[in-house]
Amino acid sequence: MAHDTDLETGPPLEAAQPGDETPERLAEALTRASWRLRRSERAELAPHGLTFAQARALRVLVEHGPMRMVDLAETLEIVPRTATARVDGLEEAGFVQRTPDPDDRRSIRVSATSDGADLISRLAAQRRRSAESLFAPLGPSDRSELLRLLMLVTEAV
Amino acid sequence: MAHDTDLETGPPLEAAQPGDETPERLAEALTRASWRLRRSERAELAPHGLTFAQARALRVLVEHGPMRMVDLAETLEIVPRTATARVDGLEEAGFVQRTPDPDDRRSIRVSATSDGADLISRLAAQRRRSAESLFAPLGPSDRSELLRLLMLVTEAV
DNA sequence: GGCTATTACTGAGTTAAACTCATAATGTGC
DNA sequence: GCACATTATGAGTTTAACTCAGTAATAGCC
Repeated sequence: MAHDTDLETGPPLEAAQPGDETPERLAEALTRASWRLRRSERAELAPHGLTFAQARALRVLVEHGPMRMVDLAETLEIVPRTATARVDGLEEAGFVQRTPDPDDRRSIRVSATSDGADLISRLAAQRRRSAESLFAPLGPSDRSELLRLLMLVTEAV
Repeated sequence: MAHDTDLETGPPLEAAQPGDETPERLAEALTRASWRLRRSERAELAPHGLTFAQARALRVLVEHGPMRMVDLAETLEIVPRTATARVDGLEEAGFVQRTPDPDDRRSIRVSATSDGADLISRLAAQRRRSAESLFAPLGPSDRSELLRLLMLVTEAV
């Protein structure tokens, strides 16, 4: 592409010069890293009948215990309707169950079944490997540094 | 104060507790941060008729100059078929154009039109703000550190 | 020169995963 | 006890990835 002759759109624009473009580059790098992770996890989860998003929800339920739909949605940062759909799939597969909330009859408490909890713990090692593979270029101190920074970014709502 | 009351084993080792779960937590934090970014960018792009994925492709084309479809796909880490669909949308909106590759008549070169380049440059400030807002909790040195780490992660293919 | 393999792109169809809007049941405050 | 808020969900749309099969152009081989 060094000598793309004659196209009317001309040569590539120079890199944006005036300010520090770190935020933009951060955005791109973040997107790229996340996309790779999602891809590899998806491939690993598929044989077990879980999608990436379902696995994430199930993990939350296993770690957190029974939750109302609206709280699950908030934890996952999705709208409640999306959480309903996600739980539908998990329930159909037998990994979670809905039970009426005794305190509020509008609510439903979702909880992982023992099947669901078992699956999550069986998948833990695989998930570890998947993450390890992505973060392989980083040593231990770089990893904790990255975690610290990402936590800073995501904690601050 | 009592002398030599502390046990010889000293303080706990910092980073590596028995099951160091850093990779898993990294995975979750990465997913969460990326999701937030995507959300806010999507909201900002929508009024301009661009989706998140389209904007990313157009940005690559503006910065890189004309590309073959297959190279665009590789840069975006998607399969060629997906790139075709993405370029279809951008072409229909007039932001990119397809021209025959003079060197290889099997190929098509995709390039941003001046409209496309203009749009990207007009959106740059907005995109900057969007990223700034996500990374607001980080100071300058933390930002460059995060960028360094993410680049390490994504460079290593 | 003609057969075959490779390369590049696209059509058709599927899936995942988000979204909005509307609605029914329930809870809460005045 | 009536008006309004909350909770979950039905119905439908959009984004964005994927696979498989097919077509056109080119390259390689004999």
